[in-house]
Amino acid sequence: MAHDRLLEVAVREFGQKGLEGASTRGIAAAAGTAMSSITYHYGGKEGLYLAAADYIAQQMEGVAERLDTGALPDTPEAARVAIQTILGRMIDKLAGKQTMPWSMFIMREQMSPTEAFDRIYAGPMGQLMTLLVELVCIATGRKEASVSRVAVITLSGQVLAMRVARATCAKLFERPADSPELIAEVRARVAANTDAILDRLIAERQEPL
Amino acid sequence: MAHDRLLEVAVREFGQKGLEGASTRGIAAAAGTAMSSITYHYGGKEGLYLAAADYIAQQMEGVAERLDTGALPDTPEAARVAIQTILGRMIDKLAGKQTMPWSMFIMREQMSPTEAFDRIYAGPMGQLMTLLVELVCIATGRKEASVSRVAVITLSGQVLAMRVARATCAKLFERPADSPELIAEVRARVAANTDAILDRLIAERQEPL
DNA sequence: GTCTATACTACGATAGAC
DNA sequence: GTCTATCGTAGTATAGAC
Repeated sequence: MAHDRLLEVAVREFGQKGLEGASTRGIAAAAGTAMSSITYHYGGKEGLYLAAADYIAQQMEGVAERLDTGALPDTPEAARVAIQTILGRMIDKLAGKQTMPWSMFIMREQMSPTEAFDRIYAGPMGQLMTLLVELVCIATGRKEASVSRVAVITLSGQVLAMRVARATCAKLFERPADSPELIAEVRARVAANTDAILDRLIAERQEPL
Repeated sequence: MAHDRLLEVAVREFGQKGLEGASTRGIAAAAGTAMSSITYHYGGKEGLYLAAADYIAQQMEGVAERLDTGALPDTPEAARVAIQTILGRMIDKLAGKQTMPWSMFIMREQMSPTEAFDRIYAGPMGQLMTLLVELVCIATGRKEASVSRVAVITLSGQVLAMRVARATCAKLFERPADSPELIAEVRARVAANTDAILDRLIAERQEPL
C-alpha cells in the first residue's frame, strides 16, 4: 500500500514544513517510493496535499467515535458533563504524540486556510464544533446560539493554547510543552475553568452583562 | 530607507507564507528594490528572517508601553484590573489589522520555533508573560507560580483562539474572523471568563481541587 | 503501477558594472 | 549602496522503459 504510506508521510511533512516547505522528493523518499508515483496517484503536489487533508478527516472519524450519535442531553447537568468530556478528549488528542501530525497540519490551515481546511471542517471537526455550541446552549439554558458560539471559541481556545503556543509554554515552564505532567495540569485547569465559565454564563442569563 | 521597507515587507511575506514559502525575489520586488540588496544588507534570506524577528520585537516595545514599569500592584483587586487590561490589549493587538503581520509571523514561530522566536520572546513578549504570571499570583493570593503559569496559558489561549482558529471562527460564525462586532463580543466574553476563572482560582486556594 | 530519465522552472547566491 | 546578469541547485512535471 504505497497509497497509505505516502499519505501518512505527507501529513507529517506538510504539517511540519507546510505546503511550500515540504518537497515531493522528500516525501516520496521517506515513503520509500519514487517521486513520480505522487504524480501518478494524486496528480501532483497540490493533489497530494488535498488527499492528505481528506485522510486526516477520515482518520478523525475514528477518533470522534459516536459523540454525536444518540440524542442531545436534555438536562443542563448532562450537557455540562458532555462538554467536559469533549474538551478533555480534545486535549488528549491535541497533546498526543500520535495525532500531533494532524494538529500541525490543521493549525497551518487555520492560519491560512485553503480548500484543504474546507474538507477537514466538512467532516467530524465541524460537527464537533456545532455540537459544542448546542451543548453550551443546553448547559446554560439558552435558545439563541450567538453567545454560545463565542463561548465555544474561547473554551476551545484554552485547549488550543498548549499546542499552538507550544514555544511560549516551553519558555514559561522551562520544560517541553508536551511533558505529561504539564498536560495533566492543563487538563485539570481547563476543566475547572470551564466549570467556572459555564456558571458565569448561567448567572449572566439572569443578569446580563 | 530601503531597510525599513524591506523589513516591513519581509514580516508580512514571511508571516503569510513562512520561511520557505516566501521568496527573496518576491520580497525585494514588493519592497521596490533588487533582490541582491537582501544579500547586501542581511547576508541572505535567513539573515532577513532573523532581522524581521528583531524588527517585530522592537516594534512591540512601543506597543507594550510601560506596562511593566512601576511597581507591581499590591492588592488582588488592582492585580485583577491589570490582568484584564493586558488581556484586552492583547486582543486588540492580535485582532488589529496593523499588527496582523506580526501575529502571523509569531504564530508560525510558535508552531515550529527557530532562533527567531528566541529573539522575539527575549523582548517585551517574554516580559509580558512573566508579568501576567506574577499578576495572577497576586490576584489569587499565591506565592508559588506553578498554578498561575498554567492559568496564564489557558487565559491567553482564549485570546489566541480567535486569531489562530480564524478559519474555524469564520465557519462557525459565517462571518470573517476579524469583523469588529465579533472581536467586541470575544473581548467581552474573555473579560467575563477571566473574572470567573480568577474567582475560581481564589476559591481553590481555600479548598484545593 | 512503479521506477528512471529528463525537461523545465524558480529559487538563492554571487560577481561585477555603475 | 544599488542594480543587472549569471550560476548552481532544488523543485515539480513529464515521458517512456519495465
